[in-house]
Amino acid sequence: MGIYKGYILTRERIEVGHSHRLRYSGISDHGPFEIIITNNRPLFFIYRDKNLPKRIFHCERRQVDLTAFDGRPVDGLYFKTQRLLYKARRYYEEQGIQTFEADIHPEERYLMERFIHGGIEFEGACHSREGVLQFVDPQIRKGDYSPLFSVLSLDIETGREGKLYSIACHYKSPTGHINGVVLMLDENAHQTAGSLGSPGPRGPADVSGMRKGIDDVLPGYPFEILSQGGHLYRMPDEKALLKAFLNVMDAFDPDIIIGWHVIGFDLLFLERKFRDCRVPFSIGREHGPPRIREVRKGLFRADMCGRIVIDGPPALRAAFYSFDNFRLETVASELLGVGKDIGEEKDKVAEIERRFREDKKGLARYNLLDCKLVADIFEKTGLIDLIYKRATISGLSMDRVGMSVAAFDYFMLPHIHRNGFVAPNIRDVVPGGHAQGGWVFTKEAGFYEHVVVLDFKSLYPSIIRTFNIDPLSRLRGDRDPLDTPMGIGFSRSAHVLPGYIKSLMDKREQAKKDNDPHLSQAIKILMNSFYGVMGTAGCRFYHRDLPSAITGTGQWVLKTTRDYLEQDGYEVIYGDTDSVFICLKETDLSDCDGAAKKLVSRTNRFITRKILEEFGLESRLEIEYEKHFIRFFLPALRGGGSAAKKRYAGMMEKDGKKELVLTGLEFVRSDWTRFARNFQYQLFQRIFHDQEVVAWTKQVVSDLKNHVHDRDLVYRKRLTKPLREYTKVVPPHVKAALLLGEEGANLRESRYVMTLRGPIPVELPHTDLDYRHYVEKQLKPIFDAVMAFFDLSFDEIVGGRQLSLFDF
DNA sequence: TAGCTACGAGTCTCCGC
DNA sequence: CGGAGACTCGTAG
Repeated sequence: MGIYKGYILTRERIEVGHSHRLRYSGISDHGPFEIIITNNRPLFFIYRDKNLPKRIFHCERRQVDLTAFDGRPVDGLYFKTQRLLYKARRYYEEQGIQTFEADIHPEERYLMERFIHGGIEFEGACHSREGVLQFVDPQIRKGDYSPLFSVLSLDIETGREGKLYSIACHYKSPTGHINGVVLMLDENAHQTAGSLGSPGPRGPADVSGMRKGIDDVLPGYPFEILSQGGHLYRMPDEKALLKAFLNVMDAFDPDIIIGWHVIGFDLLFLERKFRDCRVPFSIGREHGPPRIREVRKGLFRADMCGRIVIDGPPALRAAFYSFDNFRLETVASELLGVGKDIGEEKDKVAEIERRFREDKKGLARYNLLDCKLVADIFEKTGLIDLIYKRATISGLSMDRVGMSVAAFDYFMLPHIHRNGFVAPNIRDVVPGGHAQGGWVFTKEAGFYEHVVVLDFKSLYPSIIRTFNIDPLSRLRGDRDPLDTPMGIGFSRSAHVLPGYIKSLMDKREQAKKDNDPHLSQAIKILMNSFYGVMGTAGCRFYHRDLPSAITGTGQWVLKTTRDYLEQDGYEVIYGDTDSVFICLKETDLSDCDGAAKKLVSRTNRFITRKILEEFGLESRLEIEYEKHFIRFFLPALRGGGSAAKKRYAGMMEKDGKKELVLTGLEFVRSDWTRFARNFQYQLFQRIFHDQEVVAWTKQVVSDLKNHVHDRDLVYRKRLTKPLREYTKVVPPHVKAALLLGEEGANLRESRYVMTLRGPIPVELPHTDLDYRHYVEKQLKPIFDAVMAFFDLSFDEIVGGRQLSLFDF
């Protein structure tokens, strides 16, 4: 007995026959736990004035003090099981009877209504089963608990005809103890320790609640020690291998499983292999199987009791990491500066086959190294901490942190209930028309000096706070009404999101002070998702006025700011959504930073006064001094005429060093060749440093023709759909991919060069590179975009096609 | 088990000449 | 052959 503190890893509902249970599984200060809730009943709502047909699915219809968004009162319908709820929902749908919140999962609702974000305190009778503490209907409330996770990095090697060669596990205990295990198929191995039994009971937790390090995961079974560390166990057949794997899982008992395409490949393969070998795939904490499915094309999820599975590539993407590609070797070499044992240059499949035949220890080393690379990548990037912080901030479980709509529900539903409303089902949301977005403006294209950039800090969240924009405030727009600049009405007093954003902003400030970048990032991601979520019909709280009020106010703020600065005598040459680019005045140049800072405080004072005077509201907007470009360039549109938007170049000084910033231009575009991107970077470097350009450009053209840049002439472009679906037009990257036949069919990206025969995939011979193409299509446009402002044209300086100064 | 809009550029295809 | 418009992709915020 006593009070336990813990963290919920997984949430499930268990339905057997007529029984409905919720199960929360996680880790506590006394080891792994499992909480079963038996007194929960799934529910949804219907209009009170609705008479139900005589078919009855629910066990109770109860009057509640809530209304739908239209103000009509509703009743709660309670069900014995979720299965009956689904039946009722489907039946009522056929009958045209509207339901509310029928798509909220009870295991989520139970937690969100208690404001539980993973961390809990609980007390009640418990008994221990196989090392897991079990509680039935304990007292449970939100709590603070900082879990330490045990992490297992998993990787398998497979051979021809779907054979499982080996399984490698790199395990890190909560205290940092590391184990490595490789289970290898070896038909010559003797199973000297006798057949492995079913997984035994877990060892008892030690006094501190930390599970012990494991030195020998298969007791009594012979192993070899690998040179890099780790144990190699040889198994005589696949079935023995799989059983051994269950023993390993049981011994390590990881909280989190990580890997590289670990769900879509490794777990899926294992699932099939376990089935074929007639061994239960019982890797969950309760010895049940995982549920694996493809939620979107190429995006997989694996759910099991008590363990979270996190796949490396999507987790990195979600944390805004970007790489050339997401192959393990690429990411590892970029982040860790190391490569794989079997490099890219070798035929990977053949080498694995060879090692399996001739060098099983070598294969084991390779297998375990991949696990370690993945573990090191997670370690280095702090991915697990970031995901954990995102989970605790949003309330979602760690494998759902990217789901913005779900995160919004998690906050909003309990609050909207406490304010008297029930929400619609997502499928009942009616899409609105097209909404406007941010405002972008430019002035003259060309070169400038001493341009300072000011931008509004978290503009949209600040607008939500200032003008009380949220679903509740819209519904209660008649209570202490206010109007946004665009005339959309909200309430001064009835709102919940602004307060939430304030608390998030305060937490973020504290996180920055505490040197907790992951928490800070987690909060930023969540805050920035609110606008997008309220603007999609995929969210039950969607209403077209919500995003419109936010972006409309954003446009008003930016225009008002620009007008103020211009009245102050400044030239504002560019702006995008939340930023203004200002040319400093002659008199500012003796102290640019000082002038910018004064500008910032004047502008902030002005905006604050304006919002108070016009709307009677306290402004939460804050403009900041972002940077100072010593020299700056706005390109013209390619077609000529005015300046382009979302494209600029500038030179700024940072810690005494000059730094080139290129935004939106070819340099940052992955679909331009490296050759062109290098050229553009150096061109701006030269321009901003007043260096020679013409002779250098001629040299580049000459070098190009002399094969100096041959390796940098590859185009890369994504294939966003299957090749045969490019029916309307066939762009070059598709043409190239089509030349690969079967091989090209599964490509997600096309890499090709331009030859005299047209686009050719890099995989095929391409000695006839079309240099004229690269000059005309990659060099010339980049050169002209800048040099036109010096009255130079590319054709003049290199002679052009007709004069053929350079003979192609 | 769906965050958003704004924007530019290149290439292809069609259409009229 | 040239222009218009559709299509496709990648990017800024």
